[in-house]
Amino acid sequence: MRINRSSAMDQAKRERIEAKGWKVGTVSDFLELTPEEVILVEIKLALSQSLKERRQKLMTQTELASKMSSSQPRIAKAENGDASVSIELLIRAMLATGATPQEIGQVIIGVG
Amino acid sequence: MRINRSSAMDQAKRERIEAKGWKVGTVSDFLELTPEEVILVEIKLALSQSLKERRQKLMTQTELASKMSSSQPRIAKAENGDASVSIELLIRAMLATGATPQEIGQVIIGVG
DNA sequence: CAACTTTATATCAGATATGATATAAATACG
DNA sequence: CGTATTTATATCATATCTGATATAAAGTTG
Repeated sequence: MRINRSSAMDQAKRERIEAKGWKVGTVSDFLELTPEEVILVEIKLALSQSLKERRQKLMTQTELASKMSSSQPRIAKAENGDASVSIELLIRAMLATGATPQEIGQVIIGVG
Repeated sequence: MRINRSSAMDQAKRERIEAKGWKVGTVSDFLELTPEEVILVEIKLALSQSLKERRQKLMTQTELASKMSSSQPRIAKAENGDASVSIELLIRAMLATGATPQEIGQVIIGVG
């Protein structure tokens, strides 16, 4: 996938990525992210979204937090794609909702 | 997949997992890991191994480290499944070798 | 074998992610 | 409406992960 500043699709993607503090350094310009960094952020956002959908069907943020000895605010951040949340936590949360490696792998594949 | 202490497969898996400092707390007993924790470790080990295979075909640890502004020792740890390496770094390294989300997702699916 | 390249191990100061807590905002619902 | 539940935001001390450095060990090649 090529990064093209002017296309409508990339415009939307850029807005999604920049929404929650996803900036590199001080300047918030899409082109300051390498392609690899963009993919990494997209993976995080995809996991976030999938987590939110799964969790909402099953339990509250507080319940999930206690299942994985985390805190409700951290789950909120995870579901909102906050930049301070690691992939590790996202995957731990997915697993705590009962997600299998298959499902997690599919989410990542869906980024491509 | 069920965890069964006495089966030969789990014996082998346990040894793989415990090899590089993967212990919970002070006691190194397989059963102190929750099923979710086991899966998480397995995901890390699978990424480690895949990274090592990909990297070896393409470049040295030093080259990969410089590509992703990391260090050779950290790449060594990543490839050896050291417990101090985050999934985040493993995925960043995979991407730096040119891996796509498809390939990364497949590795995780392979854990199931 | 020796010189060279590559990988592994040890240490550490700084950066980043963490759970906890307080509380505000939003949502559900009687 | 008001009240209870759920989710979001802010702050913070601590734990974990990080790249850097030094150096040892292993592997390669002449």
